[in-house]
Amino acid sequence: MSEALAGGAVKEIPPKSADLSAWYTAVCLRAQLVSYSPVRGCVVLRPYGFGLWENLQRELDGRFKATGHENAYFPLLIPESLLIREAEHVEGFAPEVAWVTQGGSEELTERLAIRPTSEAMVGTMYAQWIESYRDLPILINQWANVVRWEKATRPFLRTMEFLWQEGHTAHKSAQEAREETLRILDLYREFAENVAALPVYSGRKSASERFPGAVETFSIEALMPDGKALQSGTSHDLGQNFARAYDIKFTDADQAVKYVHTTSWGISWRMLGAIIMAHGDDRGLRIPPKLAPTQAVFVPIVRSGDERAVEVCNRLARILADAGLRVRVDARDEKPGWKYSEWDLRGVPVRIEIGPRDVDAQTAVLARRDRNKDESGQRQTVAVTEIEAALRELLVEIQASLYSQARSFLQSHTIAVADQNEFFDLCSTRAGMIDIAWCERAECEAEVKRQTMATTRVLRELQEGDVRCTACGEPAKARAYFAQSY
RNA sequence: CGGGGCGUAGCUCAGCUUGGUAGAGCGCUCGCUUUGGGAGCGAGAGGUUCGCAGGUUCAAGUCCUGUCGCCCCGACCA
Repeated sequence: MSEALAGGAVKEIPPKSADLSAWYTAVCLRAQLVSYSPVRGCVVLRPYGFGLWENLQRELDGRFKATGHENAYFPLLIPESLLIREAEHVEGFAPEVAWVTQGGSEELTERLAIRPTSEAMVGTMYAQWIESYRDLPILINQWANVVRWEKATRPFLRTMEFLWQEGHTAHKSAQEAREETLRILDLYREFAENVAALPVYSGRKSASERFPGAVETFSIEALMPDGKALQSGTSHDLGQNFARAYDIKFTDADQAVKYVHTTSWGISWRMLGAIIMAHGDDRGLRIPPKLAPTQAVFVPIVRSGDERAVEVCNRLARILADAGLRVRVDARDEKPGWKYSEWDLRGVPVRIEIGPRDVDAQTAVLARRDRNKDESGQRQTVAVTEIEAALRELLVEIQASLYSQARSFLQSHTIAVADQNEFFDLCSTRAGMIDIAWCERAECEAEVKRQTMATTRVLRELQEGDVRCTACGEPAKARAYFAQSY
């Protein structure tokens, strides 16, 4: 045990490098983000996990509002007759839809789908609300839960019921709808980088990766430590497909009656899974300060007969909380070292230690979670009068350092290749984001997947000198990142 | 939906091979000593009896059959 402590390891979780999957599950449970529930595939989001989600919500919601969107709420249950109107859409979701067939003791005449997503419901309502071009655009977001029947589930990454936001907009032109789709894609990218500290690739999805019913799907993709990509946000240009299916028409300024162009876009709590996996280390979570439910935890060090530190911590915590920082005091009757390990595991960015020596000297010790014990700069002593400034500076530094570590990983695991054998080899071994010139043919993508498990993540413009597809030799049409994915 | 694993104390598990009436560590409660990287000693509680249902047997946690649930790895999806 003392060896484990000397190495800074936390005994409750396995080393991240040894078994990412076991580490991930253990951290989600031990950090008290979630608990498994009596329902297969459904987790309980515990207060600490919900706090993380609330911070994500706050950041995203502010960005939606700033770009003119409003929140609304639509029903959880969707009549089958509505859901089946868009053929491709219903076909795509059919295997994952849960149905309500009975109310009380009576069989329903029409079964009700528990929403797997709300295009059908929103589209139906938009058809009622929209008459004129003056009603457009309509820009609505919904924070909601959805259910998709899944066979293999994991906390955050794939659960049967999950929390997300789904934006649904309607526009008078294809151009406007496309602009909206890309505006949100960029909003997601900016959020991922600046708030979640996750560098991502954003871009267009291939036809086979497209949302059922969409004209074009775009996504942001993060890279996990095991070399698998994680789709962390999607934005869909739905064209007029849903407008036709749900009869969403308007009279334009030229007096012609036209179908609207719609978009939809979403980020789910899966993003939390990406944050957990990308930033965590052998000691547990490392939560980016902007999302951390607790940004700094005070650990008072008391000796028998000298409990002054508790008072000092409480006083300082009140001052910091009044200044808008998210802090807490851990005055439980446990050893300080025990608390250090626990808050390391739970990923609190900064720990503030105050003991008798600090009380006498009017100082506090600030320890940063992004550096290891024994690493220079992990701890610093500051005067209590400087504590707010020092903490703010540290939080900014930690946010930046987590991003920079993740960016280094993404960059060093993004590999541009032009050789076919090398390409297949890198895909099979989960080397990261494999960047090639690609033909955009579905058959080619299917063959790569069959041989290597990897698929395209996002596409972008061809570069100078790209002539042939690296995977199959046919004429190249785009650059593509290939990777195995979650 | 295929492959594998596991269901015994709050948690991690031992006990099963060779049936004989339930254990360890951690955690929890109380007390004292401690407290700057997961403390020590002492006392105590905790299983409606081993996921559930049958079966074999004088006797089943242990053997047999079935069943349910969970976890992991793959096929499909955010």
